[in-house]
Amino acid sequence: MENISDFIVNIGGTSVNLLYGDCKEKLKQIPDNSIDLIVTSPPYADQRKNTYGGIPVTKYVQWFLPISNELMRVLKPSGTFILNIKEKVADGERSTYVIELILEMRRQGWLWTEEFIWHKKNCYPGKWPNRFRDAWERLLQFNKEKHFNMYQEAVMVPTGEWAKSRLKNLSNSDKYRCDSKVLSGFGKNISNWVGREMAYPTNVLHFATECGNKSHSAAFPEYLPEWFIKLFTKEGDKILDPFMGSGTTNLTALKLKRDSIGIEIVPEYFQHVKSVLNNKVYERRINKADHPIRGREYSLFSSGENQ
Amino acid sequence: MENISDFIVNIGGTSVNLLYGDCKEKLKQIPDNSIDLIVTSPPYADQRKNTYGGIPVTKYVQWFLPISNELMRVLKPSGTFILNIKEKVADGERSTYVIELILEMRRQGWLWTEEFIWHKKNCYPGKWPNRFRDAWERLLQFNKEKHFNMYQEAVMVPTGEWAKSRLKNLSNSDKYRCDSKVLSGFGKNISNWVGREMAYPTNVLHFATECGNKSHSAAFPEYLPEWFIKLFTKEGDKILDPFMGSGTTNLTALKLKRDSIGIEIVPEYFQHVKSVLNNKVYERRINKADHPIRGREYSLFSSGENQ
DNA sequence: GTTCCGCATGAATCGATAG
DNA sequence: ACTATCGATTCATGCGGAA
Repeated sequence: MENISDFIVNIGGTSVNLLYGDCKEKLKQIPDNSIDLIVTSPPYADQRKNTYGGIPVTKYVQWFLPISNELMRVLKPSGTFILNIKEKVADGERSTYVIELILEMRRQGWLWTEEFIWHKKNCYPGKWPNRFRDAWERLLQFNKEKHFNMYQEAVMVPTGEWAKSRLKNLSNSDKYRCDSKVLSGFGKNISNWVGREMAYPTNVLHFATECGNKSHSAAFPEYLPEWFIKLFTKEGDKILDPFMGSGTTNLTALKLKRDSIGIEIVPEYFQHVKSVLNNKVYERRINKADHPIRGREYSLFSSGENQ
Repeated sequence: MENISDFIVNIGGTSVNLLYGDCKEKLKQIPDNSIDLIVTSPPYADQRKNTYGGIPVTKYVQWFLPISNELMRVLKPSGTFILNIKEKVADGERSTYVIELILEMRRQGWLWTEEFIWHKKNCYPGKWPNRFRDAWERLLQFNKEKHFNMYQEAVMVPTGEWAKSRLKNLSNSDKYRCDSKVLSGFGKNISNWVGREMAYPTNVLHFATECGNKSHSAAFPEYLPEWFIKLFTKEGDKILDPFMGSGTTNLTALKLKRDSIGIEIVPEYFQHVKSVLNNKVYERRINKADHPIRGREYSLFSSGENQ
């Protein structure tokens, strides 16, 4: 894969720009203060050794700090940086590199404004004598300024009362106690709930990981970037994922009509996202040329799809 | 309240020992390696100024470290320390004293073995322009040794499969998706589920806060210490809460037949717990002397109540 | 079209075994 | 002693195929 080159495509007025290489270097191509939202999930320490190098716990902070420094440069003052990360447990103890990273990033100038909890519905199974299954990850929010863009209405969820009554009607038994008043990230069929009472979510998100999905299983479920993209950007804004992976963030940005940049160092991942995007262009051309009447089938490009 | 003195009571073979004063001093009365479990929720920084003096954010770590040092001394090598703590948000940013405390306690010799997430079902309402409601708190687990006592079977919960099939049977619709398969800390009526398939919980706990409960609103719901007491101790073990407050930990320990020690510096809190305990003794005496047949009414002391 | 059952598959962790 | 690899453990999910 010696001749891989950067790639840009425009689909329905929305651009996706793929940069191939080490994000620490490639970030230099991005202008200052040009990004509205960074959503990323870097390789965790000692994970993904086969694809990424597998950054050891002891080197993680010093490996990440130059990258976060560049991220600060490219982010707009009104922008937000969402970092999905999780410390590993080794030898019976939690490693501390994540909380050390938070402290160092603060010294770097970042404001640590929030810590969302991603409560994973389907966490990895297993049994050990000294611990239970790990069912959550950190979603750290960093900002450059105290005032940043936030569109809370975009992620409202149906209120518990209505959901509760629906459950009661169906079950005619109150012994089963559904465990949430406000279900953060209620799911795909949000349109079903339109017109009902809505409430703001909390800082605990409740998504499943996508496992055994398609050919490639992204550890980063689509719901996750979608939620943050809706919350922190509007149409036409620019989103960056410096550890693109299978491109979930960028494809979600495209779906939601936000321009995006993705950086990836692993050639297989890079080429895969590129081919997915090329397929979309191809489908769109076929669609326009031969079957104009079938336009709606490709819901990705139909207006109003966001709702 | 000048003449408040320490207090010990034995109810049904279980002792509760209340120590009045600053826990940093009072802890010295407790022998080395004598405690099986410490569960506590210390005053958070800048909170409860009226009662505790309000430790400022900048002094919090240095205030807590001498206490945690004493706690390490009194804890058995097989014991566990559960610390319920929450950083405050000040001026739009999360304080870092909690994660700094974790790092310092590790230097002190503690093992940071786990971070449970307490997902509060009904968190404090409100709306802010730059953040959502805070619906979780940290429950940090520290240990002295890598091998510690843990009784996982005591906190098992019904499996998702069973809950799922039950829900499906009742609802004949799969559009409504309840958001958890294994509900950590499913609630009081755990006995309803006995005989079904059970699974081990995760490290995300899912309790409601007790709202509108008694005269005083304890921020610490009973479920929380109960879950950890069942998980980390057996009957007859000794439990310590160095910041007793309204005594939830100690009263729960009594209910579960674990000896306990509670330390409290605020006279009103101390006297309140003392009077609650005295009432229990009184009720028990009345019960035994005059109404032996009504014994079961005072379920706290009836054997088999734990189940 | 539904609903139900069976199956593979995970950002996992520990303990034992091998260099 | 210290690292590297491997097997055992475990359960929610979404898929395919069958009634």
